[in-house]
Amino acid sequence: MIKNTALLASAGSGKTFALSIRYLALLFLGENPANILAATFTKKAANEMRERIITFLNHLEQRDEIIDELSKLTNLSKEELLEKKQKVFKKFLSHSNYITTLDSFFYTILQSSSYYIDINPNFSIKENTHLNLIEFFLKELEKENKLNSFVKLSINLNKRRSKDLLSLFEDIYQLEAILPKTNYDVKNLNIIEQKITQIKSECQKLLEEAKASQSALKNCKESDFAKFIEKSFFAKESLFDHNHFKKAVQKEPTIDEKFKTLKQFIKQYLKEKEETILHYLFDLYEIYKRVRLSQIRAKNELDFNDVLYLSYRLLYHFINKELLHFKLDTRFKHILLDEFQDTSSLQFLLLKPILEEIFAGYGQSEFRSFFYVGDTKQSLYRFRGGQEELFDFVAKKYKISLEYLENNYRSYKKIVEFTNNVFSSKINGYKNQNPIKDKVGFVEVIKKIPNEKLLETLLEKITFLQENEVVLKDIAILTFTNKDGLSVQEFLQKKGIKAILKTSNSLKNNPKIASLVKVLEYLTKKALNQEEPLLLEAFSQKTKKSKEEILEFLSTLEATMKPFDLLHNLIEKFGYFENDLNILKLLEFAKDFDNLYEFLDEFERSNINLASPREDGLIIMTIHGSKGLEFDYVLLLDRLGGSAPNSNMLLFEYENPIKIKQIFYKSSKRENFDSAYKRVKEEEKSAQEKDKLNLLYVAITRAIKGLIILEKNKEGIQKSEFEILGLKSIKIGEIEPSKELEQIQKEPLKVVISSYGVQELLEESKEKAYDIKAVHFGIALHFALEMVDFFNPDFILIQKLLENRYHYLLSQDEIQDIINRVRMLVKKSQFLDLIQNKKLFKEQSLVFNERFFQIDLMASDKEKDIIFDYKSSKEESFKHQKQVQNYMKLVQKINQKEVQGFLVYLLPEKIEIVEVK
DNA sequence: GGTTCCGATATTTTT
DNA sequence: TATCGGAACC
Repeated sequence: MIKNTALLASAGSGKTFALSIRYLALLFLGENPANILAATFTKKAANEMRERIITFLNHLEQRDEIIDELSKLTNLSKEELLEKKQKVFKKFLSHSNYITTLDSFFYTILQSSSYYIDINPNFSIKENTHLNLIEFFLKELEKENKLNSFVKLSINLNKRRSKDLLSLFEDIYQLEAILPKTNYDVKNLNIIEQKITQIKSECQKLLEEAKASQSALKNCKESDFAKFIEKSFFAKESLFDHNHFKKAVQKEPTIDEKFKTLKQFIKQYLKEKEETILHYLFDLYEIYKRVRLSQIRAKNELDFNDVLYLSYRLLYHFINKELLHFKLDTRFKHILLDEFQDTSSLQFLLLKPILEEIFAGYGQSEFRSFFYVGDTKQSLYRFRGGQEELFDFVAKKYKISLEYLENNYRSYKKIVEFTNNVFSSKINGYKNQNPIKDKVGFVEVIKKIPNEKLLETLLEKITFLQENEVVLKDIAILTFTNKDGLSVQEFLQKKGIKAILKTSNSLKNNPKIASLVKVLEYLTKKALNQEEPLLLEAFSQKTKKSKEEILEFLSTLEATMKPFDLLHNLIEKFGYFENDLNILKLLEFAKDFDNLYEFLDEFERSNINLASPREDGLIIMTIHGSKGLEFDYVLLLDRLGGSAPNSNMLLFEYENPIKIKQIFYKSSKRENFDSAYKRVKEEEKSAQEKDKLNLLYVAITRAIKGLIILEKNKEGIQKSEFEILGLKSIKIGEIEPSKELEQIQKEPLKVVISSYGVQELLEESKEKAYDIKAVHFGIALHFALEMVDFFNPDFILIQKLLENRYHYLLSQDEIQDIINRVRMLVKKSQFLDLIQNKKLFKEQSLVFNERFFQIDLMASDKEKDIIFDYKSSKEESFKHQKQVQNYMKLVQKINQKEVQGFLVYLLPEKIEIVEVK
């Protein structure tokens, strides 16, 4: 039976399986995929879910466990299920589905109705879109005569600069929906400041009279008001407990009374200061928001936070549920949510209207349901607003029953036992997992490794695994930071070990690239007569050339030259290329710019993925990145450096996960005076500790066959991340050798890097953000071609499918245009002859050397494969040819047959079919 | 010997 | 900004 369920699923307990089965069950009960929202956290997870649903359906006969589960949920017998299978499959494929990420779901919502809030639906998503906001913000302040407020706020913020102020606004921007609607007044702090100074000097006088100790006197002598408040003797409730004051207070007890009054006044002072700051902050925030919105409209660029913020405005102030349904052309009857522990308050609020409609109809005649899955032990995204508290809150609020998955289908015995041992006493409410696999597995913990030996020990362990016949591609190294990952990769490369770094860092954060771009930045500064030699430092180190030498060469270059040429010259001169694909990517990006300043600005805001190498090797990634993945052997490397402090300026007290009760302004040592503040601060701290444990839990549970933990011996600030676990040195179990690889000759693609004009190495589709309309058109055209039966086309059906899916993205004319082009294609005899009597594969996906390829159409028979690639225009036709050539090489390598390739140009007036040689 | 003070020393995670 | 280790102090 399908009922509303919150499923707590520990690592490796089959979460995705449960989610996919639930989805399938709904399909078998006759639900339309367009009425089911299944939202995951990453694109990868969404794809995986879609794939699973298809494979499960495809192999239903052979998979009894799936049939059993489906029977339980649907009350259908095996026979009934098998009988319905074809129908369900067809329905799933012919309707649009909402298996998607939360972010892209909100993106869709916003795009569908953005006109209501005066946003152009062609907006693009970028990073750092608000980099230059401070300039516009200050200008607006000047215009509004608010610079005064700005100065007052800046003075009150302890020693902070205006740059930090923007991040403060950003925090508020993200939380606006759940903040309390409090009015804050400006207080005259002078009055209370004077009062404090007065009591302070009275204390001082009394202490002198009582002949107090040197250090006691020193405390009251501090003349700097801010420093005085931070004095640590305020940590004491009473001065009778203070070593340095004891004697004096026993002699003169009124000192202690004064001390207590002083603390009360300071408490009030900090409170008033907080209120003053919050007053100015919210006053200016209104302007910040206005400027931010006008920038969004001017550039038509949004970042992730903007999408959430604007979606919220849209849903709560501009459109109602009915309109939303109309715009999305669906009414959700079922919601399935993945990784619910990482959902943020705002994300939840965005789902809430849809959810409440489900609950409004629940129990009535119409069939509706809500299902969410997650694991509060694996919540890692508090820093980004993730609220694991939502898990229980939502269950309670909507009276949803909790269920647990306790079996571990992933890891071998020793690993599951180790995880249970380590965490059962550390995480509240930890339930031991039962290992299902009966193989032994391997766990080793190495402790007290000196920092400088960490990488070497890592290498030893890799060698150790290799000696035990584990191949590199079965090993993953998990690190705490992207930077650590980079260090590991560089180290291993020097030692001749192939390592693939999966990093969330974009091109601009790659040290080698960044050092090169800094040289260009230097040129712009120089052109403005602001020489900043520091910008050359990194490049000088990387190239091992002196600054003088670099400067000498730079004098031959001008900031007015094209960015591409500048880069080209630098790379040539200093031999910087070294077959680095990332350099190619940079050049590729640079070649579209004529102006250096524009290039630097756009590059800073770019988010270009690093090139992924084609070879096999061990994988290096951060623990955050590894979430949801699994690896045969995991090497868990301690943090190479120290960890960063938490620098938030505000502290929030939650009434519940979707409502903030109170905002505190953080100031140093305030906990000495204010017990409410102290409590909230401690809660925050323990939440952070929990996050650290969660991170370790995620890391350790990634391992299938073996786990090796490398713990360092550093004390103090650079102490080991594993310290909270209190691990013991162990080495237990056994290592299972890697299976013989059924390797199809996995030779990397041979693409000659003759000079770096080569584009075939780079990603094929470089979508231009501003041409989003064309992108939608292209996608819809491909969809139509995927759906059409070439020999028996049903254009009414195609039109319906297109309208259903793309009506809010494309106009009626454009849909007609698409249908017209498809109509011309199915009449084209040249095309029909080519595919006649062949087996057709549409949208064939190939994964090769870590890269994903999608072939529009492949027609095969025994002798040969024919590849077709659809294009809607002839722009960049050279690039298209290269792309098809690549596909041909690939398919030839895999199928070992003759291959032909064609570009099919579906132009507005005619079809052109060009053979690619 | 225990407490308190203060300067040195680190510097993230991402859809 | 947070934390630690060692100096300074009673």
